[in-house]
Amino acid sequence: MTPAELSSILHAIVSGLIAARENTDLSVTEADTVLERPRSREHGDWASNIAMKFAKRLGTNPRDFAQEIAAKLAETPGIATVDVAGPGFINITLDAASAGEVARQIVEAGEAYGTNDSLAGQRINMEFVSANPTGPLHLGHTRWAALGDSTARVLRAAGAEVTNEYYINDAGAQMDKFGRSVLAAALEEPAPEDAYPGAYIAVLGEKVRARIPNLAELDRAEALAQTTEVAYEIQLAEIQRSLENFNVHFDVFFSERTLHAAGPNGEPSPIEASIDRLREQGHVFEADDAIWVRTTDFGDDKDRVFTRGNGIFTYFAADAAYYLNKMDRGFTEKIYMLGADHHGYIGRLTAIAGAAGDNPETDITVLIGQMVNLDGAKLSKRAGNIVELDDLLEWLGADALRYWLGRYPADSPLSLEGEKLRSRSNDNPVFYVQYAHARTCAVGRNAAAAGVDRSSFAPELLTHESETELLGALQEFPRMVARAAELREPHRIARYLEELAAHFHRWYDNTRVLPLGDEPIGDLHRTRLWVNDAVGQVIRNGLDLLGVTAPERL
RNA sequence: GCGCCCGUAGCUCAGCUGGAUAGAGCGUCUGACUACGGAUCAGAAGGCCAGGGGUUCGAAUCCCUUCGGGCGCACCA
Repeated sequence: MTPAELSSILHAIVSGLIAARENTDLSVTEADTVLERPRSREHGDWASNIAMKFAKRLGTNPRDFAQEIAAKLAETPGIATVDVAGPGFINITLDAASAGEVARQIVEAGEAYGTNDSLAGQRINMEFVSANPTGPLHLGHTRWAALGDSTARVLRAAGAEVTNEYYINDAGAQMDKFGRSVLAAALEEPAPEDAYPGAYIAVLGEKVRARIPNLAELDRAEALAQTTEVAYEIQLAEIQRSLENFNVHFDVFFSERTLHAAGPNGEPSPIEASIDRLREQGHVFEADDAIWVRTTDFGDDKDRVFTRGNGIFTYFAADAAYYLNKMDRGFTEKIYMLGADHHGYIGRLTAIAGAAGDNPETDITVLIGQMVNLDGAKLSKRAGNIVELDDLLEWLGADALRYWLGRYPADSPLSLEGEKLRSRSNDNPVFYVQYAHARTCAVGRNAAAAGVDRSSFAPELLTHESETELLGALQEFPRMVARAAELREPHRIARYLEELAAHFHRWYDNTRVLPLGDEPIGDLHRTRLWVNDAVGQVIRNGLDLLGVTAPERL
C-alpha cells in the first residue's frame, strides 16, 4: 500500500465521521490527510495529525476523535496496527506484505517511478543562465545552470511541459565593447580603456584573425562589424558546448536582436509592437521626451522607461517585448531564475506580466538564488581570477559539481570548497549516493552469477527492521518529487537520495541477498533482490533529476 | 533611508505547506572485515535553533521587534 493510497483511505474515513456529525459544515481536503513519516520508529510506519487539526473545530477532544478514526482504520486490510499517541497522533503500521509491495511496483514502473501528474497540462518556460555572449561562463552562472536544469527536470517529472530557454543579450553597448576588445586583440593593438579583461579575449582575437584573413585591410567600421559577429558566433558556440558538457541542455536560445529587428516589409519591431500593445491596455505614457510604462500600477516601486534620451530602447523595453513573446508562444507560466544581484527585477517583471494582462500571482515566477563563491584555489588558467565553468568541469567533473550545486536550496549563500569536492569519500556526498547505486549493481551481478533471480516475490518475508525502514524510504520518493516540483526546490531530491543511500547501506550491512555458504536459495533471497533492484532504480531516477550520472561501477 | 535573502553542533549545511526526544556530513573519540565492494556500518561527545515579545493544544518553522551578515534601490547591460 502506498502512502497516497493510505492517505485516500484516511480521507474517506475522516470525511465520513465528520459528515455523520450534526452542526458542522467542515470539510476535509486530501491535503489535510497527507501522512508523514515519523522520525522515530516507535511511532509506526506512517502518522497523521488530522485529529488534532479538526478536534477543536468539532468541539471534541483530539484523542477521542483520533480513537474514532483509528478504530475504522484498523479494519482496513494491509494495516497491521493503529495506535493513538501523545496529544492525538494516529500512528499506523502496515503489515510486511503491504509495505513490501512497493519493491515490485518500483521495478515494474522502472524509469517512470516517481513521476506524477501534479503539473499536467502546464506549459512552462524556464529561463536561466542567460549570460552575455561576451565571455565564457563563470562560477556565477554555474549555480543557475545546475539549479535551473534540475528544476526543469523535476517539473517535467511532475507532468509539466517545460522549455529550457536562454536569452542572449546580443544587442546593446556590451556587444560593441566586446567587438572593440576582440578587434584590438586581433590587430595586436593596445586594448581599449574599457576593454573586457581576461585572456580569452586574446584567444578570440587569434581565431578572428584566422577567420577574417584580410581584417587589417578592411576599413575600421567594417572590421569592427565583422569582428563582432565572428567573435559572437565563436563565443556563443563555446558557451553552448560548456553547457552541454555540464549536462545542461537548452531547447531555445533566444536572440535579443530579433526583438529590435523590423519586419521584412518595414513592419514595427517586436519591441515597438509590444509598446503599442501595452499602450492599448492603457499602461504607457509619454513624459520628459521618453516613453514610460506605469509599472507602479502593478506594485513596482517606480515607473520604468522604455526609451532613453537618445531614443534608443532600454534593456527593459526588450524585457517587456520578450515577456509578450513568451505569452504569445502559449506558456502558462514563465519562470525566471536570477542571481541575488538581480532581485530588484522582480517588481518590474511581475509588473509587466500584470500590464500585459497575465496574472502576476500565477503566470510568472521569479526565483532568486544567492551568490556562490569559491574558497581557496584559483582555478582559471586563462583569465586571472575569473573562475570559468570549463575549468571547474575539468577540475571537479560534471557529476560532483552538479550534485554539490544542486543539494542546497537556492536562497542560501553557498561556498564551493574545491578540495572537498575532489575527494572521493564521504566529504563528497555525490560519491556516497553513487556508491550505493554501484553497490546495487554489484549485488545484481553477484546474484545473477549465484542463480538468484526475481522469479518469486514474497514481501511478507521482509521483516527485518532495516528492511522496513528502507521500504518506507522507497515509498516516499514520488511524494518527494511532487513536493520538489511544487516548491521548485530540486535540492530536496539530493537530500532524499542521501537518506535513501544511508538506509540501503544499513540494510546491506544487516541482511543478505545472496545465500551464505551452501545455504539453499529461498524466496527471501529472491524477494530481497527485488528490493535491491528497486533501490538502484530509485537512485537512478533521482540522480537523473539532478543531471548526475549513476555509474554501475565506480 | 527603503526592499529582498540569510542567522540551527567546532566547520559546511538540512529540517518534509506548524508536530512527538533538533538532523546529516566533516572534524574529535571508541568499535566492526577468512561472508554479496570497508568509497561501508555500529556507538560516543557536541545545541538557550542570534536576542526579545506574540499567535495556539504545540513554533527552528507563522507575525512583530532588536542585533548581526549578504545583495539590490540606473534613461547600465
